[in-house]
Amino acid sequence: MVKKVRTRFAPSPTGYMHVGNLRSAIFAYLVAKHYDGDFILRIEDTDQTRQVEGAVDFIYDTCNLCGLIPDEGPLNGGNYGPYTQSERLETYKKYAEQLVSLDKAYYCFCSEERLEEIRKLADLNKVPFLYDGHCKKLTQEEINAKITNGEKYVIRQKMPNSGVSIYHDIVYGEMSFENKLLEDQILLKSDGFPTYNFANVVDDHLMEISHVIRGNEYLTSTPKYNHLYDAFGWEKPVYIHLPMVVDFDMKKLSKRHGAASFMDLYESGYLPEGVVNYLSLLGWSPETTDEIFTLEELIKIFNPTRINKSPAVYDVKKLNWVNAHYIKKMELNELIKITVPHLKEAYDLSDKTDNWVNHLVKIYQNHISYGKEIVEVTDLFFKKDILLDNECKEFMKEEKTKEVIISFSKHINQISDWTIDNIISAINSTKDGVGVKGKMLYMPIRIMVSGQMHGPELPDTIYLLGQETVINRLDGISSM
RNA sequence: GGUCCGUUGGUGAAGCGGUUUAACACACUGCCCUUUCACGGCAGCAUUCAUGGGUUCAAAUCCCAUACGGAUCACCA
Repeated sequence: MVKKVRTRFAPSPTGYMHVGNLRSAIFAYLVAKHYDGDFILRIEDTDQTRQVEGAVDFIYDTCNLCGLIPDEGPLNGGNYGPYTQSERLETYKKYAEQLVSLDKAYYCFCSEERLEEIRKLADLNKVPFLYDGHCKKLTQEEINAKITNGEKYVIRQKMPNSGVSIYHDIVYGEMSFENKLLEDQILLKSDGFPTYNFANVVDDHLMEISHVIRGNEYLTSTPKYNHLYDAFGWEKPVYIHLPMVVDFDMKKLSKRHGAASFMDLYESGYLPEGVVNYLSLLGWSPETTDEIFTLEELIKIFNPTRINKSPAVYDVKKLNWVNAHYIKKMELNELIKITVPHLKEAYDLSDKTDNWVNHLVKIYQNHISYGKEIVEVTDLFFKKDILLDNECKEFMKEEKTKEVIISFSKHINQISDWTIDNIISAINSTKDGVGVKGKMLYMPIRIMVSGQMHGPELPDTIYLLGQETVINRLDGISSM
């Protein structure tokens, strides 16, 4: 019988979801579902100094929005709970002590000050700092005495100091490390909490995680985890280390570089499908040349052996392109939901009807790549005066452009019933009157009315601008 | 500093020993469509895969150095 595939996403509850983290979640989800397995959500809150209120809900919200529904987790339960590490303290303590009785770990009473000293010494000699195993030599009596004395202690794992550790990673292949570089790592902190290093291994084993999917910053610490598995005699999981997500300057993605948080993207009117689709392409590529996928399609085609080793650059332009695909396919009323709030925030819409606003959104559907972008792109509808840039001014030097405007202005003035049809008629009358058509007809009007050479459908634009504004803007021709 | 990982065009990224005069996409340029704009379609855009050696009949693909970039060395995760 084949073991069931179980993967996990194990974030710290910081109340902030970086796209790099989300990408790990997506890959973990895809691996699980591709093999018809389970996707588990586990909260790694072993650092008490970094607790954030409501962070668990936040993580669930993000997963739900993206369609990464956990089969098990702190809110929806499961047979391997609890799924929050701070609720599993007894378990870690038990296993840490078991390791001590197995002589694979030991109590360490070294003070911060002593550690600081050897650290300084190591620095001075320019050698890497490694704990010196000072407390390994303590006798049982000494240990008992210190404990009854109430001295604070941690539990450290005994690491081999010779030989080589080798493991296989799906992405990076054969990895080998010298054991003498491994430190006697701390398993249980003096506050009774486990370290990530320990909790992670214990939980992955207890929760029967078959595939560990995480960032490649863990590549070098994986041998330590393997020694833990060996010490307990546990079966090791399959490792899939993901290439780092970096910025254009090859630096690790940071908040500052904008748009690195999923919620920021979401609030800016990016669609979760679009973001998930784009993120799935960060460090992974399908066998075909397609780039647009639904989650279901991704589940079908996702193959972890096609994950790349080199860092994946987070490219907002490409994200925009992917997201624009989804924007174009949206139902208008859905698009309205993610654009109008931004319009309301940026502009005074009190004198506009719902029809007007909806119409505006509609003509920009093919022009924006995320919801909030509608604000910058529609400012010509809300500002009083428009300024022509050099390209526009150059165009207006062409023959007959002024004639077109003067004629068009006249026809616009004569419209008594402001409809798109009548606006089209005015354009056609201008065409006949001046004797120009195509670009030489439309472009001068577009420029004078919108201040741009690019924009949505012209009759609609004029209609939404309103007769008075259009007449005023066309009048600007007299001063040119 | 030790250890580990990476390096293909303006950008992302396929390719993993011969079918490659290096896919595809973003961006850019040109054409077509559209009486304009956008969408869409088509075409152009690396004689070359960080550099230097080596292995081979054959290398972007394997090996070794060098350079550059990054990660990691915590009672953080």
